[in-house]
Amino acid sequence: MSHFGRAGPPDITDTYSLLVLNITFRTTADDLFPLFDKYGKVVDVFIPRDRRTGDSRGFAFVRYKYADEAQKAVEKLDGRVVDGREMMVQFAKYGPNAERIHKGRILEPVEKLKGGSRSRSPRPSSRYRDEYRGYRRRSRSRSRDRYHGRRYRSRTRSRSPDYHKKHRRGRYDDDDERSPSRSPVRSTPPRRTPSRSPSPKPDLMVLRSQLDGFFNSFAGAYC
DNA sequence: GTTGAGCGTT
Repeated sequence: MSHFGRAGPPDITDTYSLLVLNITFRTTADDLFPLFDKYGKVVDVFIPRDRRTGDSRGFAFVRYKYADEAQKAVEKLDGRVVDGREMMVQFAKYGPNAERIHKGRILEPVEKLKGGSRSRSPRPSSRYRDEYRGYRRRSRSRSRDRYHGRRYRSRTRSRSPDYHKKHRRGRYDDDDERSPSRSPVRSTPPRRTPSRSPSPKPDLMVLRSQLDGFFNSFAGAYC
């Protein structure tokens, strides 16, 4: 988030985006803004965060108003040590909606491809698929997965394998982990075999126990 | 509380 607006991105037209990599997970936009503002007019500083935890994902976007200032910031701040880490500053190659970007500047927003058409853009589907897959791939850091895997393993040692299925976090927390091929609406309920009832009836259980007792006495008499 | 290649929010 930035100081310039809490309701999403501000004016992204005619701005030059820098991608700032390798920053600390504790580094905030407040830390970055004075650094970058020294070299020009900074329009926005944005640090993508994890949707669930709200933690920083370890990189940032800094938008400049003018290209030469952005270029200067790249030269001056690339490799600068901030909070003990060397951050990498470079021009962004993709826009907020995966637009192609040249020198950090959005070339052609997708909406401009069709002149004022109210209908949907003819080809966001494949782009969205790639974007989704990309997001899945970098949704979490690998080592973080490893960490959670270790925790899960230590807990599953004393639990049954389907413990997580019953104790999974409820509703939307695993949004980014479900399959993209899943239909949003479930028109038909999952088919269930009608011949098998999920739990035996009480009298059947009594009958079964009686049968077991009979079998045991029978077996005990002959063995 | 942990992490470390990469491209983005109401």
